[in-house]
Amino acid sequence: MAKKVNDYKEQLVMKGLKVTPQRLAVLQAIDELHNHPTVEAIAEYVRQTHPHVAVGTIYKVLDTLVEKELVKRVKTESDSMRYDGILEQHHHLYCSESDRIEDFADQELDDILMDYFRNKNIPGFEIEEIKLQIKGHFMPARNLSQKEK
Amino acid sequence: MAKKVNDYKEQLVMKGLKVTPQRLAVLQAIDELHNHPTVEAIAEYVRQTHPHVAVGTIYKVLDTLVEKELVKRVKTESDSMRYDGILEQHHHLYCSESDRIEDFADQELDDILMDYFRNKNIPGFEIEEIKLQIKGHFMPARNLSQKEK
DNA sequence: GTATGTGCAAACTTTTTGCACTTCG
DNA sequence: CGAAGTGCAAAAAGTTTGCACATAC
Repeated sequence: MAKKVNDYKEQLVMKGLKVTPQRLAVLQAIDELHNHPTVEAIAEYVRQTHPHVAVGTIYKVLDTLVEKELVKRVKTESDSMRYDGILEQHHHLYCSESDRIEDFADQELDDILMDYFRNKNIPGFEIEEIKLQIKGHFMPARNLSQKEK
Repeated sequence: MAKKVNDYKEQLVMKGLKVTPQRLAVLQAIDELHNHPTVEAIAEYVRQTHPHVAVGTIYKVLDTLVEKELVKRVKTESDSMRYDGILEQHHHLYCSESDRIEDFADQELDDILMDYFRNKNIPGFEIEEIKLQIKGHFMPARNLSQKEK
C-alpha cells in the first residue's frame, strides 16, 4: 500500500525539483506517518534512516514541498504546524480531547457543498476550496466482536 | 453597535471570573478590532488605553477567556494565533493572497450540514461542531454605484 | 561545472513559566 | 483578608536565516 521511492522521485522531477535523499525521506515520512505529523515527528522519522539530517533542512524541504504543492499544511488551533501528504480533496476530524486529526472524505458531501455555493454567491469573494473542520471526539474504541456487558 | 463595558463585566462575572481592567481591555480589543486579531494587535490596542499591560498578561488573559469560552481561537495556516470574539456559529473565509479572514454565517447552510450529518454517521466519532474553511480570494473592490467602463 | 540543496549554528518570533507583588470581591 | 490576577523577566518552543560546503544533473 505504501508508495514506492520511485513515486516520490517522480513527484519531485515533475515539479522540477532535484531528487535528494532528504526530500525523499521527508516525503516518505509524511506518507508513512499518515497522521498529519508535526515537524518534530517528521524529523524523528527521517533520522531513523538518515541520522544527520538537520532540522533546518526539514523546514526548508517542507517549505519547498508546500510551495510546489506536493504536501499541504494543516490548519490547527495549536502552535505547531502539521503536514498532510494527501492531496485529494478531503476534510478533517479534529479531536477536542487530544491532538488527533483524522481524514474524512465524502463525494456526496462535496457535491452538496458545490451545489450550495454554485447558487449562493459570496459577494466579492471567489471560492477556491472548501474544507470542513469537524470538531468532536473519538469515542472509546469498543471491541465490536465482543458482547457488551 | 459596540458592546458596552458593562456587557464585558457581565460576561466575566457569569463565568466566575474577576473583573479586571486588563480583561475588560482585552475583551474590548477583540470586539472592536473584529478582524480576528493576533496577540500583537490586541496588545497594541490595549496599550492605547492601558500602556503598561504586559504581553505575558495578555497571553494569560486570552488563555482564560478561551478556556471559559468567552473568545475563540481561529485556526490558521500561519504561525501566530488569532482570536475571535463572535461566539455564534459561523464560518471563515480565508484569503489566499493575504492574511485576511472574514466571517460567513448562513443558517441555510448550517441546516444542510446538520441534515447531512444526522444521516451520515462517522463511526467512532461524535461531532460537536462543524466549521467551513472557505479558501479563496477577495476580488478587487469595485465601486458598484458607478458604471463599468 | 553550475545551479540547487544541505548542514550548522545563530537569531528571531511567538508563547509559556515562575515568582513576588497587587487587586478584586 | 485570601484567593485570584498581574508584571516582569527569563526561558522554552517553534521557525527562519546566512553562509560555507556538498550534491544532483
